[in-house]
Parts: sequence; structure tokens; C-alpha cells
Amino acid sequence: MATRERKRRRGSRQAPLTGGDTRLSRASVARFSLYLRHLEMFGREGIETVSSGQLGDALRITDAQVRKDLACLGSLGQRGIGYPAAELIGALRRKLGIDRHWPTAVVGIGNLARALLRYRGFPQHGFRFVALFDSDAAKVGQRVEGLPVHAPADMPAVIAASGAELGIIAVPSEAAQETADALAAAGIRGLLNFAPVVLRLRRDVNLVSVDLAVQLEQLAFLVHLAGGE
Amino acid sequence: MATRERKRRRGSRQAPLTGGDTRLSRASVARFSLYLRHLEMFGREGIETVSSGQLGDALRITDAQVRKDLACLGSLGQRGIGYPAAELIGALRRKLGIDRHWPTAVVGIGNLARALLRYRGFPQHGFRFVALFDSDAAKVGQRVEGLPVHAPADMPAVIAASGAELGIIAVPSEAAQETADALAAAGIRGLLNFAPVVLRLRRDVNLVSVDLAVQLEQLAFLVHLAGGE
DNA sequence: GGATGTGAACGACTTCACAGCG
DNA sequence: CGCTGTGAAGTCGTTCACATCC
Repeated sequence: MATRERKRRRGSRQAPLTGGDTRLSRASVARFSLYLRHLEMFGREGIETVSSGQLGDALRITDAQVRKDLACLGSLGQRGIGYPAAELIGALRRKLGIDRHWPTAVVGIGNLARALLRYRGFPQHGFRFVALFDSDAAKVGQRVEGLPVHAPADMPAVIAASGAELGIIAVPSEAAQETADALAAAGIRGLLNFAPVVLRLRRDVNLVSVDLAVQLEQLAFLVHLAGGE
Repeated sequence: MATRERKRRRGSRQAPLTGGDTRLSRASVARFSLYLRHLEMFGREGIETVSSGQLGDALRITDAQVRKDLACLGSLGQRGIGYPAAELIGALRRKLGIDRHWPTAVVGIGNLARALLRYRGFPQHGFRFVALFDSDAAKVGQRVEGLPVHAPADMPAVIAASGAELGIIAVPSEAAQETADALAAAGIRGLLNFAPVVLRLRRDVNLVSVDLAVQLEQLAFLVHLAGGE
């Protein structure tokens, strides 16, 4: 028997993502938000029951996919009828963890941050902006969308006082890693990063990155490919 | 033999994505942009040759993954040595289709659009903003980042004159579908959509969507899960 | 009939393991 | 020896097909 010392994986291998009772795949979770949004729309139209087919049409995925996903939430569907919209919404909210408020801090008060602060979808889903930071002395002290801008040095105190648990990084790439470190040190538990940088974080700080340049390049690639034939 | 009339798939099933010579997976393409960015960084540091291990460490993926991906570009690697950075960069650019300019239009000149217009990563990768649109009469005629804002009614003429091939949708969700339709009708070949809506498009218009609320909800879910145990 | 829930088949992506070459 | 290139194995995600139940 050779020494089965597994080759050290860099970083942490994707944690298994055990969602309590049922195993939920990352892919399903990525769709939960979309189900939720569409169910809310259906709800506003007065629809009380939706079928996997309707949801699938809305998201442009198959009905089987929808059923597999929703099965993770328990047996909410009624055969021959469909799923009760209100119950589904509640179950999705609970599973996603947005059946509560998420106090959120934003670092880097540029146009992107302003766009996010003004976006009405966030408060609707429980996200509350509670603290803003910018390293530009000219911005510190100003109010943006009703919130004062603080200096990065005040992060520990302001974060603690505001109770922020999530952080949004909207600073230039050069400053992204140090911002992430500062937020992590201040006790933030999850980061949404918009800087085009691969951040290194302690394993207990969660990370979601959105790289806008990558998205646009994906698009260019698709068009390039389609145009090529 | 039952009538093998396949159940009508809604929308188009994911086209096979035949990248010319070698089959490239969507997942690989999604990483190409990242390889490119890191190679450019290595290049600026004066590094001329990189190994799959180095790139893997930078992106936090395995070296085998890197080699598999790069194999799609042809045999650029040199055994025992690594990959020549400059050649790789060129090959990636060509494969992604960003070895050229992409004239791009932006609709909805709010904070998000301003953030994008100002982002220096785009021009660096060949994206050129050539036309802006907003339905707000107060904005029409203004200049933003040096470009005049046009009325949506002028789309066909302005798009044609500017030669825009890509479009960025940064309008509120209510207006997203009609904006997409207008851009498609004006001859745009690819759309980057920021509205939290599932757009319907002709199959010959490519689409990439970025839903910021979904991303933040993903993050909340991860933290929720991590905190839950 | 109409819709869910689910094993089984399928396909896509990732990792392993190692041959091959500089 | 180091590092690439690649079949084979493994894992994950999607689709099919159908039993099941209202």
C-alpha cells in the first residue's frame, strides 16, 4: 500500500454543501433566486398555484429540472395540481437564508456602489446597507443615499457598531485584496467582490465574485463563434 | 416504433459550441478570460514562461485543469518548461475573439452604465463604447464620458452609423425586454443584460446575463449555510 | 387527465495517473 | 528530472421516462 497521502489541494476543495436535510447542488441553489423572483411575479398576478412546466418556461429550463430542484425543499407539490406559490416562496426564502435581514457594508463609493445602493431589488430581499467606506478623503463624511461614508481605518468600529455581516467590494483591483483582508478582520462573514482579482480569504469568510470584464468577454466569444460560420 | 417526435424543447437547446478545430467546453471558455488576465499580470512582472501549476495556483484550480483547458489552443506548452506567456496570450485573445475591436452600445445611462463606461478594463480588451441611449429626455443630448446620449427612437440610425455590434442593457427590468427587442432589431449581435429578467431573443442574438441580486443571494446562502453549523 | 417525484441513462466537467518528451 | 498532453476514472448535473397520486 503506497502512502495514500493525498496531494495537497490548494485552497479548500469545494465544501460538500450539505443543505441540512437534502443534498442540494450548487447549480440548484443558483436557480433558487430565479424561481423566487418568478414566483413573486406570479404572485403579483394573483396566481396561487404554479406547475413545474410554467416555472420551466419562465426560466427557459426543463420541467424535470424544476421538479428536481424543488424536491430539495421537501414535498411541497401536489400531484395533478402543481406547487402552491406562497408556500414555495417561503420555503425558498428559508432555504436561501433570506428570511431575515442581512446588514451589508459597501467599500468603494463609486458609480458601481451608487448603482447598487439605489437598486430596489436588494432591500426587497432583505439586504440592508448599513455602512459605507471609501479611502478618498474627499468622500469621507459625505452622505450617499442617506448613509455617511467612513474612512477605511474606522472599519472595525463601524462594522461592529452597524452589525454588518456581508461586504461588497467595489474598489479598484489594486485595493481589493487589502479591502477584503480588512473586512474579514472586522468580522465580515461574506464578500461580494466586483474587482477583477482572485481574492485569498480565510475559509470561514465566504466569497462570491462578479467579474464584469469576464462576462463581456464571454459575450464577445459567443458572437465571435456565431459570426464565424 | 413509436413516433419519435422529440418533445419540443422550449427555446433552443444549448448549441454544441464547436470552437472551430477542438471541442471547447463552456466551462473552459469561462476560464479563458481569467487565464488571460493573469498571464497579462505575469507578463508585466517580466515572466516569460508559466507552468500549469503557476496558473492553477493563481486561479485556485488544479494544474490538470489548466492543461486540459490550454490543450484546446493547440500544443503551445513545452514539456519540462511550461507555456510561453506571450504566445498563450495571443492564442487566448484569438480564441476568445478579442483580437479585434468590439464597438459597443449602452442603453440606460444610470450609475451602472457610468461605472462600466469608466472601467478601464474594457478598452484594454478591445471593447469600445460607441453609442449611448436613454429614454429620459433630460439625459438625451448630454455627454457622458465624452459620448452623446441618444433617444431610443434613434437606435436604428445611431447603431448603424456607429457600427455597434454588442449592446449592454442597464435599464430597469420593466424596460429590459423592449430594449432588447429594439437593439436586436437595430442589428446588434450580442447583449449583456443587467436587468433581473429572463430575456427572449432571436437565436442569432447572443445573450449573457448578470443578475446582481442573484449573486448577493448566493452569498447570503453560503453564509447562512456556514453559520448554520 | 394532469402534475409530481424519482431511478436510471446520459452528458458534461474535473481529477487522476502516467506516458512522453525536452 | 520537470512539465506537458491525454486516456481513463470519477463526480456532478441534466434529461428521460414512468410509476404514483390527486
